[in-house]
Parts: sequence; structure tokens; C-alpha cells
Amino acid sequence: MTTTLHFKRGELYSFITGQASTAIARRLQKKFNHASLNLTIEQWSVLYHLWKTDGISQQDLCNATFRDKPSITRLVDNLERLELVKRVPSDKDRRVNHIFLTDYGRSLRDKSMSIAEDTLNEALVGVPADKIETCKQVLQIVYNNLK
Amino acid sequence: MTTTLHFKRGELYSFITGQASTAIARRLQKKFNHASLNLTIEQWSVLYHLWKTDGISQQDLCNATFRDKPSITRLVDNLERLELVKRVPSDKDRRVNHIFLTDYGRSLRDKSMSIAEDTLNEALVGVPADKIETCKQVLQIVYNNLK
DNA sequence: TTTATATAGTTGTATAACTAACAATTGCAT
DNA sequence: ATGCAATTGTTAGTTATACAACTATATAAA
Repeated sequence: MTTTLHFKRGELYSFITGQASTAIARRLQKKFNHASLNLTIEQWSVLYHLWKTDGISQQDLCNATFRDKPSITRLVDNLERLELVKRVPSDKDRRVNHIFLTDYGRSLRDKSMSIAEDTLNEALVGVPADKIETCKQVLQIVYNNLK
Repeated sequence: MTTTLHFKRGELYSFITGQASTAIARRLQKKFNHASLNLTIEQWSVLYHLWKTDGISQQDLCNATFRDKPSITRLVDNLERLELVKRVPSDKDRRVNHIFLTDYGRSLRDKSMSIAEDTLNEALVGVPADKIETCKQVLQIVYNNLK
């Protein structure tokens, strides 16, 4: 008897391709569009961290969103074009940009978070709370194992 | 007392962004590169279904991989350029392309599947088998709820 | 048979991701 | 003070995804 896991073929596909999270993201995007929220999920995920802590650096956003620097550069480019955020060069370290929400960016918080909660609740219909908890734990361990 | 779930803010982020599956896909891509397998994860996911059933149509691949038609058109374009698959027009229905593996495409199966299994086993280190089972069930329900 | 509708696949456009290479700035060690 | 390494952010090139519009073919209804 051993605890070594051998994943059976045929069971690994959906884990690797992340079908569940893809489905969640698509549903959320559809709801954003339907609500005339002109936002991609990726842009929303950046705003999400700024709503928690406004004025963090691009590198902070890289760490928080699990993205690399070029991805954040372009996301911030697009968010600036949409007038949702503004780059402000740091006084103390001239390599650093601080990213600040505009009033408009701040204004999208409640509506979009509410839509995100609705989406997750739709996704989890029929799933008992204790199983959700277990699932979250497993995904957290996976993330820690690999990050 | 009600069973209605209200997802707490702060808990939804990693679910929606699919951090765990992103981490798995990145690790797998790194392993492919390191093994000189010149394949993207998305290309691998198409080959995965052809290894199970060779000669299916592009529309079949759309359904199997949960992608839309333009995505499959371009993935097949790239797989053809890599000489991993070949489009063969159907005799019975001239709208349809059947996608067939080349010898080269067939040859990548065992190595890449073995790498994928290794990756998943690394991802799941420290997770008891019964929790993995619960997690798979939850993700399957989520997928069914939204697809 | 003609017309309408559905299906299979392609193309154009926008956004996003990864890699690699790069510029500018900072900080530290001599 | 000088020089080297580390950090922050940008740019270029390739691949992938979503949506909309399109072509060609097939199917079904009138």
C-alpha cells in the first residue's frame, strides 16, 4: 500500500485544460457584456487588486495576478486607454510606476463584484459547501506545489 | 437556515482566474520545452483527442476541446504547418474536413502523455486521493452548470 | 424546383499570454 | 568613485481566444 498517485489517463485532461475555470470566465465575460460593462476578465482581475490596494506598482500587480511583466504592461496600457487607471511615476524610485484608479475605475467595483459573485453562485449550484471547501483546499495546494 | 451559497468576497478570485490550472499548464509547457517537444499545451490538447479518435472533423474537435470554430481552424493550421496533422476533405459532405494524424503526430503521444502524468502528479503532491476525487466531482458539476 | 434555413469552415479584428531582448535606474562591492 | 548585478518596466514576435461577418455546402419546406 502506497500513497503515490498515478493519475489514470483520461482523467487528466480537464484538470490540465482548466475547463471549469474557462467556463466560469466565459460566463462572467458574457454577464459583463450583457451589463454593458466594457471590461475583459483580465482587466477586471487587475482592477480587483487595485480596489483592494490602490496605487501599487506594476511589479506588485504581476505578483498579485500571477502574470509576467509584459502582460501587465499591456493590461495597464489598455486600462489607461479606457481611462480606468493612471500610471504615476514614483518619486522615490524612478523605475517604478504606481497605478491609481480613476473615479471611473473606482465606480465599476460594486457592480462588477456583484456580477462575479452571481456567476460563482451559478457555477456552484448543487455543490455542498463542504465539497467546495475541499476543492478550494486542493486547488490551493496545487498552486503552492507549482508556483 | 438556508442552503443558498453566498460566496464571500476574497474567496472568488482564484476560482474565476483559474490560478491552479494556469499553474499546471505553465509547468507542463516548461516540461515540454525542456524535453524539446515543440508543442503548445493547446496543440497538445487537440492531439490528445486525435490520439483517442483519429480522423474526426474540426467541429468534433470544437466540441471535444471546448473551443470555437475559429480557434480550431487556427490550431489545425499550425498543427498542419508543424506536419503533425493533415486536413482531408470528406467524401460524403464537402463542407467537412477530417483531421488525421501524421506518423510524426502519432509518435509524440507516449512521451507527451507521460510528461503530462508526471506534471499532474507533481501538482497533487500532498493531496489525499479522496480529496482529489471530490475536487474532480466539483469541477465537473461546475462545468455542467455552465457549459 | 425554388427558397429558406442550418451547418462547416475561414477570415478579420481586438485582447491577451509567453519568450527574449532591451533601457533605465538602483544598489552594492570593491 | 567605478563597475557589476539586480530590479522595473517596455518592445518585438509568435501563438491563442472571442466575436462578427463571410463562403460554401447540405437539408428541408413551399
